[in-house]
Amino acid sequence: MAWSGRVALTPPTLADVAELAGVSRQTVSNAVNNPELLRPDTLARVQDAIAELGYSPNRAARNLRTRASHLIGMKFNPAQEGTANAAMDRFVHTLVETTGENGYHLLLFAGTTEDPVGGYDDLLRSTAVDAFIVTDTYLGNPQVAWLTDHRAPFVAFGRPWDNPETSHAWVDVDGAAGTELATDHLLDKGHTRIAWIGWRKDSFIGEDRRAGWTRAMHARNLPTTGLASRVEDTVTSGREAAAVLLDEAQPSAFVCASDTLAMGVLHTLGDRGLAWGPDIAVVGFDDSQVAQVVPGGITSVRQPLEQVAVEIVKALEGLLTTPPIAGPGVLLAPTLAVRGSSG
Amino acid sequence: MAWSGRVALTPPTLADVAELAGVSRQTVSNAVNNPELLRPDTLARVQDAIAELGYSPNRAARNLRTRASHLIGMKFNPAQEGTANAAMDRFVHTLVETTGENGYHLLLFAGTTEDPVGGYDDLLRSTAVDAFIVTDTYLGNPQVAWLTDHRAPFVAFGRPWDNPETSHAWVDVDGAAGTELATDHLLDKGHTRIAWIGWRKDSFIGEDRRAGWTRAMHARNLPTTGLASRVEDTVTSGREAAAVLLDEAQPSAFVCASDTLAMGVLHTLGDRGLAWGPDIAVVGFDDSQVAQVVPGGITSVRQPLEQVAVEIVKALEGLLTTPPIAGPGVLLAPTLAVRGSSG
DNA sequence: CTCAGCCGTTGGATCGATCAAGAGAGGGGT
DNA sequence: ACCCCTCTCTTGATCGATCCAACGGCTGAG
Repeated sequence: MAWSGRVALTPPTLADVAELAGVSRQTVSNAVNNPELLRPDTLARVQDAIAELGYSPNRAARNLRTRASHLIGMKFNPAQEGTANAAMDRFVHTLVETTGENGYHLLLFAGTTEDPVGGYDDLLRSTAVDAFIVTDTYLGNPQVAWLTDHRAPFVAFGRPWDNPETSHAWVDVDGAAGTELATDHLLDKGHTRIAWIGWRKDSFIGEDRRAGWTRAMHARNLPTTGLASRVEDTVTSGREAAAVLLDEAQPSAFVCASDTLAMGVLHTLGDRGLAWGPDIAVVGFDDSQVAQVVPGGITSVRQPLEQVAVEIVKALEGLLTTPPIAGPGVLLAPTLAVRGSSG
Repeated sequence: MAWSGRVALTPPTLADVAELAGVSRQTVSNAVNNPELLRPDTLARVQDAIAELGYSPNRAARNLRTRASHLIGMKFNPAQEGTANAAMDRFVHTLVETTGENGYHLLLFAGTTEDPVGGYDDLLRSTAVDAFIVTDTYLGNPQVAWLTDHRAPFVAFGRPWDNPETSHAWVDVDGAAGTELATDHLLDKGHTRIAWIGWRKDSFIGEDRRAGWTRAMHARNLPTTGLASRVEDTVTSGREAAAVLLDEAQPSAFVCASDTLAMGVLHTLGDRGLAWGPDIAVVGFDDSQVAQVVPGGITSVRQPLEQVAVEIVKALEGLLTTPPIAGPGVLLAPTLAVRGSSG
């Protein structure tokens, strides 16, 4: 910090430290990167000089020489307005913390809809980032294939649904295990007619979550036919689906693919003067802020996003060491946050 | 992109382009940075070569030479669990987009509680970022003073409450105008006993928002005494404050400093079998996802976060040009998102 | 006393772009 | 014909850290 008080605004360089400590540049470099190569007294002298000048290696110079930026690129996808899905926040926070602990920083960039790989291409070609984290691995997303083609190191949050043979690193949450947890919770409470409100059939994630519900129901020999609905992920869709199901199938509980849909169910219950919890149980997915603050609270499946972030950084570390260690995918188990909406 | 198909994984350099185009390195550099210096036919020839090789300037090398990283650092502060405040998401998204359009990228870093300026210090000393965006400008935050001391360019989201004489660039939202808008909206609906639930007195932001409520009330010669409460920003605090106010002051409407507090009011109304909207009106602040999806919806003051982001980037551009153009602060007006909770 | 062996240290070259200065061609004025 | 100026492009040096090969001093064996 000493230098900041000076008039000149140029930070000290390695050469400045070397001069002050009475050693050569390489010795200072070793003191920073390979301290074990120095005699203890020399090391101490250099470290004193570093502290006195407030020296910190110039990133650009280091990046240029080592051909690594120590930056991880991630496309920032905002949550949609009018939904309850703001999981990104919790995830990004842990990601920032974890990458920071490992000497990396997170670089955010935006994507345009007409050119989904544009941002990736620029950053890769200008060697601005060492690797990417890909978060939107929905069906038909060309990014994973593009990155693989261009030999860009990356870790995906999400399984390679469409092609299980692809060998890239990934971390995901077992959605089916989550909904199974939710359904079992309701079954244990005595419910037998448990309805499902999920997403359209072309969503792999949606079908995965739905599978957890059917698995739990069938494990207790309970029927699922007529009890399921597949809609868009909006509050109004959830509301309408709940109304139809209540009329036609008389369920006593709902398991939903998202908190947004669960919120829709609450709307319908409110319309009909039914209390969520005592009258009809509802479970959502994502443990969003909405689930946490709504009167009574919504029981919801909570993804271990902190753990996901840690695993992603671990996988990145593996990829960026030489030679790259490509571990298999990692599948993490969610938990259930129980609140008033399930009794 | 051509190079990516090759065996060697090294991207083409400026020298490669120069050789292919039959010109010198400097000419290629000019073609990229100062095209007007070249004869049209030479420019075209160089651009063809650039396209053929898929050349993109190496960031590290450019950064080293120009002493600029084209990165903007921002500490990522996650929303608290159990609150409704997830404004960060919308803000960050526009920020990423806007910085990207201006040739910058956003670098996120984490802060530790015991060393609030640690992250800033590292990035600044290693010349990893050109400037900072500071978002948590609450009272007693040492970052602004520290950055000023160290002559680090930065723009703050938030006014310099504690010291109006400081001359750094800032962008803020006129919170008082927002609550005044909210209060006027309720007054126009015929309410006269409008209560305020806000934050503790040491919060400048909270006092600012409160001032909008008093201003609107006094403008119509309505009393405010006994109608205000100052609590922590949690749902339970809002709930308790609403209960006390209902018992002691019989308000017909509430204006709250946050959606979290508004949500607390809804809890109390639910407890007492009162309908929000028809019986008691409620207005929140932030237009969070919670306000948007709760049954009926919560009327809420919406901060123009997209506009804030744009203004911040504009201010950054001014700071980073030579000589720095330090414009005055920018104060933006919020809007009111009207929903069921206010009628 | 000499020499191999080892450790810590040294100067020089390097990464890839930009800055600074200069060279060569062409044009107009005197 | 001469000079000077402008326009266009080229050459060498530079940013700051790291890699590389070699060098000096010390120890211990012969």
